[in-house]
Amino acid sequence: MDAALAQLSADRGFGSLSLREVAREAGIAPTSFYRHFTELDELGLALVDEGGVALRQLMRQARKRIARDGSAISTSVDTFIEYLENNTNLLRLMLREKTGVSKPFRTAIKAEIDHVVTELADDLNRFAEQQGKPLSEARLVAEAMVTLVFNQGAEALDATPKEKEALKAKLKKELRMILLGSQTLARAARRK
Amino acid sequence: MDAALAQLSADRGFGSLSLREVAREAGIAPTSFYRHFTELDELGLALVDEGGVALRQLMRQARKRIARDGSAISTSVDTFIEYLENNTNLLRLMLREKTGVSKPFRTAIKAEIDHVVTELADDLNRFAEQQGKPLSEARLVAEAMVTLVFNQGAEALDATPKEKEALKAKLKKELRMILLGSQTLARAARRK
DNA sequence: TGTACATCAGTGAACGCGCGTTCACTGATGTAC
DNA sequence: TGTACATCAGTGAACGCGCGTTCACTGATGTAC
Repeated sequence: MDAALAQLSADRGFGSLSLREVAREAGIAPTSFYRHFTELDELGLALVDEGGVALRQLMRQARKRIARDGSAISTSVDTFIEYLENNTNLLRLMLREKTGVSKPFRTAIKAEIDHVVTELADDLNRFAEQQGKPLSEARLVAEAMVTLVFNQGAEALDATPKEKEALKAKLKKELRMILLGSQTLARAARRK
Repeated sequence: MDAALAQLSADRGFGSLSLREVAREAGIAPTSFYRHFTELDELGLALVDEGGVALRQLMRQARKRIARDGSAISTSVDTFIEYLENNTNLLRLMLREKTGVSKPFRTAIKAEIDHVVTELADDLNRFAEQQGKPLSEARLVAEAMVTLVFNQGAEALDATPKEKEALKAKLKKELRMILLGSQTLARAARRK
């Protein structure tokens, strides 16, 4: 699995890996591969699982930091980008194969992201209650936020530090707009 | 080019096409391929160009309909989904290769999308002026909107009609939130 | 209008290559009695 | 503690296959004079 991960890059997708390449990188004979997985895709799905674990860690980490520092949006974006840096290839795989060629991959990754959306929606509701600023359609808000963070975040994978800062600032503003829009909608609904 | 396009699907990306397959589908000998393109990627980039043309048509169409029917957000989303249905494989290629393995592809597609963002930002500014509802950071708003429409729109490619309606409704709500958030920000800035 | 030549899309044979997969085998480690 | 056996990761040789690319050639269409 490490060998496969090590070969992923901006120019190398999982789909272009061959069993023989992975075995070579891992330092085993091609035939030995079959001792561990029945096919290459099985290894790939195991990597997606690992990616899911990373995402859940990321959310826990973010929650902890928010409890300490406040500033939920800013902290979350910073944490996400930091995770991107430490798990580059794992998240690269997730981001790429989300729209990839293999149905099992797409399904598995969608499930992981869906889980993130659900957790985020819960968090948003909790914050909204704490602050007395109700939200309209929290789940939808969460979905939009996750879509933006994942897709624009993807660009941070190969960005310079300067570009990364610009990207973070942009993302934060976008998320604030969504949050504000949802709050405004909720207020308008309550008023009538 | 038609032969290549015809072979794309949810389970077939451009990367998995072989020159021989494309030639076979086109009804010519593999060697004849070289009469038209020096390599497969060159054909792919020609397809991306075609996709760009489709996007510009789409925007013109949407503008025309908005002038007639009003309701900019709703009309735009409907028009996008309609285009998705009529140019399925072309847009599939764009959506997939945007995060794909080949740098030239990514660059070319990003340029096309950037162009869409720029046009949308202009439109947003024009509308804002017409309605006397100023916007904060129109370009950023446009970027967020395009990201959402493209990425969530991608799911419409293989959705049932019912799912498509749900998707459109969701997208429209999300875009309204962003617009509302930006307007609220602009009002707040003006007030102080 | 005729002639000579250039251009151009298309062809089949042939090449070397990396691939996934099968097979029968090896030797180390773990387990039962 | 010793012995017999099972499990398990790893091996090299061999296979057939589809691939991209080269080559020299063909015949139709376009162009110059």
